Amino acid sequence: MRILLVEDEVDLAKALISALERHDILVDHVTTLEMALEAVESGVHSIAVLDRKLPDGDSLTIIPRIRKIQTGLPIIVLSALGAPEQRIEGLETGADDYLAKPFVVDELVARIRALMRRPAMIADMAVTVGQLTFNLGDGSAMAGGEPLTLTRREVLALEVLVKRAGRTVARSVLEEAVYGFDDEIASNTLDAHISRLRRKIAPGQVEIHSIRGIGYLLKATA
Amino acid sequence: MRILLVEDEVDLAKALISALERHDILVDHVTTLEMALEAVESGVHSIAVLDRKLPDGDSLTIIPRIRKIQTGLPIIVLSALGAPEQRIEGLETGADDYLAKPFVVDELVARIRALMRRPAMIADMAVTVGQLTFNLGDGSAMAGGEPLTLTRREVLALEVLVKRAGRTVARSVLEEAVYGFDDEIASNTLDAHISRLRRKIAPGQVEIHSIRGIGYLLKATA
DNA sequence: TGAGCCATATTGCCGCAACATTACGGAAAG
DNA sequence: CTTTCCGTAATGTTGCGGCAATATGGCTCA
Repeated sequence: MRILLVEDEVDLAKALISALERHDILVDHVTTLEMALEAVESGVHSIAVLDRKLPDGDSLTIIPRIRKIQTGLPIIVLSALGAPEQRIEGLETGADDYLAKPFVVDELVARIRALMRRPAMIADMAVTVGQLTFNLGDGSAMAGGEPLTLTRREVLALEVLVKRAGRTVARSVLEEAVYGFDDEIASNTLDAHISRLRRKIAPGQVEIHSIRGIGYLLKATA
Repeated sequence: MRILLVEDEVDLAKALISALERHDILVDHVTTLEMALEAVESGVHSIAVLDRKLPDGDSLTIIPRIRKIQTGLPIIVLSALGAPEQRIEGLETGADDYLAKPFVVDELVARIRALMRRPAMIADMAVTVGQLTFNLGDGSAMAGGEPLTLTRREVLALEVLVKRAGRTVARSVLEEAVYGFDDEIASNTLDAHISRLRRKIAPGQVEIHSIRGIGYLLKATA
């Protein structure tokens, strides 16, 4: 589970991050709307948590743009404006939940959990490419009818590749998906993961091509 | 036996909790409708006891939503409004029992017991995985024809694993199931319980696999 | 066309964190 | 007082995943 936190108050952000990580939720933290849009582009987050008031504007204004980039991304808005009218305004703009400050950190965790469970309850959405099926709900995968045993990093990488199957995924995007934004990565660790992934999914009619100088591309073999 | 109590009057809640726990009933206590819905999502409760009047509304309004999340969950509504008309209104909305305040605590215990005994859909249903049979009604279990002697915590953990047999159960979900929502848990207590559970159910054709970094998975051996 | 370079592939190694198991002791129940 | 349960910690075990050494293959430029 990987979420995007958009919050300009440093202290609050730190508190949230430590609380969320204690619940095994990976957090990427940015402080402006602009950075938020870039982060959403990467397509690696399961939920976005937006502070409403940010240095470069009201976060409600970018919700439609976020939706355009990634349809169905659950969005939670945090705000000092807790009056019911504003609450409704937030929800109508497309947020999935609206949390008024001050709030108890554990409540945010609970809401995130609730939103995470939601899609799983409606339908376990799965994406199939060739003989490879990837379940976005729980990160499980099957190839040729056989379930695959994937490690955590492998799941993160495959998730992104599958979501953009048929299109090239930049190496930097994959690195961001598998590691945090912050974590610097030395050596060719990503290559190693791709290599292992290839071996595991190879039996199917799916291949991970490398696009020299750019990144990787997952597609069904012709 | 694990129930959800939704009650905003602290004193009454405390009294109920101590009475229920004396009867070996584990209680999770929340104070608002919103929190109640989140708690129901976890799917670990056998009965919900709702105070009708709560800070964020009339609890009757969320009964349909509870039913949508967990069909067949028995619901008892507590209320100061004891007139017959309102009583009927409560039952029509989907509550299974309607208790007027003031009431004797023992009566609530008796009603809970009654609802558990009820030949209800879920209450007496048993789930079998491999050679392991788990009775959701009373928490008893058998393996290979022999009844198992499980402790309270073991029952709570196994119940969740059995309900989601074949799918990975996050460590955090298990912790919520075995302990309360509030209780923080240090050290590796959950691991210890899993270990003891494994030993007890091992004779069967069922295994509890650990999914590194995620949680546990119960499934029949191939 | 061939040499050389650089991006990517593959594989083994090994540290370390997650998990397993067991023993112990306190606490509560009977 | 005895027994059972369960939280804790000590110790053992496993396997993920980062790193690097080596191999391979494609691109460029003479």
